[in-house]
Amino acid sequence: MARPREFDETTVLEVAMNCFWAQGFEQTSVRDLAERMGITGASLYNAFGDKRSLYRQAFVHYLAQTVRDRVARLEKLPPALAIRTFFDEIIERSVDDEQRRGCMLVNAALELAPYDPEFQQLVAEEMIFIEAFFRRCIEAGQKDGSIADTRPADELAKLLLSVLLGIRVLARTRPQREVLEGAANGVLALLSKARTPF
Amino acid sequence: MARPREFDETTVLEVAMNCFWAQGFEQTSVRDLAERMGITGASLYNAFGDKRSLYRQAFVHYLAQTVRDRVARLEKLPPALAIRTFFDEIIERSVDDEQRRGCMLVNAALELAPYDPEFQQLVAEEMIFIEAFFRRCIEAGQKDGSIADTRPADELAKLLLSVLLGIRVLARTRPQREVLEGAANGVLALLSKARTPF
DNA sequence: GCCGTTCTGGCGCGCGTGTTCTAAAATTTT
DNA sequence: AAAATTTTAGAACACGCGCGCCAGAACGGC
Repeated sequence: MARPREFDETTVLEVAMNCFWAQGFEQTSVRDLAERMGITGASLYNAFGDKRSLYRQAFVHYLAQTVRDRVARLEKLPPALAIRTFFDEIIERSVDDEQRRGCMLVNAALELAPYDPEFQQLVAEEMIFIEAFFRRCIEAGQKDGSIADTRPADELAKLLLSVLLGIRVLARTRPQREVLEGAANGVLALLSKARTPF
Repeated sequence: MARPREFDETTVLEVAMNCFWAQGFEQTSVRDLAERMGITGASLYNAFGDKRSLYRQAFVHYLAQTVRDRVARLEKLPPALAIRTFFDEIIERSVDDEQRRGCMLVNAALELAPYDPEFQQLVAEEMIFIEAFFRRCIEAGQKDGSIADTRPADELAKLLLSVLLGIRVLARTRPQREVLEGAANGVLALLSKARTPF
């Protein structure tokens, strides 16, 4: 057909993702984005549509690259270890997060979702996806005896999701490892049938 | 002296608080604020300083009116009941929150704190205050036998704080009572020594 | 080699923002 | 009553925003 793009769409989309992740939607201007992505405004609009559409694509890319990938990777582990590793990785990420960007899913849940139905849907779906992963782990753990079965699995899954989100919020102002690990160790110990840390 | 104010400062500060609470800092314009508060921009600047200063005053007012008041009120209850009631009230607030404003402390933690040291300090202090309240309840409950003592109190306090923050995030996109109560019931049941709901 | 299409660069529009200024109105003190 | 001081009202300023427009450059199909 005609003249091809001079940039790699995935590469620049990841740059945009990092901008939105670190600064949020409103605080990131289209001029900022274009400069950081190494393209001009017109190219940006040609390739990704308007600012909101670019954010959506960056957000979906983030979810695929972090949440979906992590769940797929941990799903193969024994259930109790999968949950333990999930929280360990999140804590590691949070402690190493010098820019204090936090979790883009949580950020979107608070900045965009309240007034944008499409993002509300996206965020809700992703949270349900994480909750379902926890539930599968808990059900399997209750079967193999590694997780206490004094409470129903779907209740405990909601609890784990809450603790996860809470840790992500906590990390924005108190990113000390002891704080985040305190919360994670607490719930994991209570979940453990053996009453010893996972 | 001279001409007195035509408006009550506390009243209009509460109006500003509700604006910031519902729409966040960036999404609320000074013109919006002035109109909703029933005063002009000049009066606003005279009485409260610039926009950021007004937000700070509204935020402090929020903390005093919600967090501090709740803790003082519940501190008199038996420890296990105090924790149970705390979560019940938060869930009630979240379910009734038709505007989806969430918790202003969490909102500030994500919107302002990451790049504003003063708000980071304010938010961190308040979270430590809530954590300390939980710790006092848990220590008392472990003494009177109503709360399991298999884990140290300060770890469980961090866990409760995380669940609280997580519920506040969850409620922004999934404000169904069953979801929020699932998380709360889960952690409270695990905390209970008797293995029955609080 | 040329045409049609697409991408590139940059300017500019219209608007909304936080903030400030000026002048008039109102109230206490002298 | 007059002076002094503070609050009002509203216009105005400078700036940054998302977005669109337009000329030219670069490429594929004939």
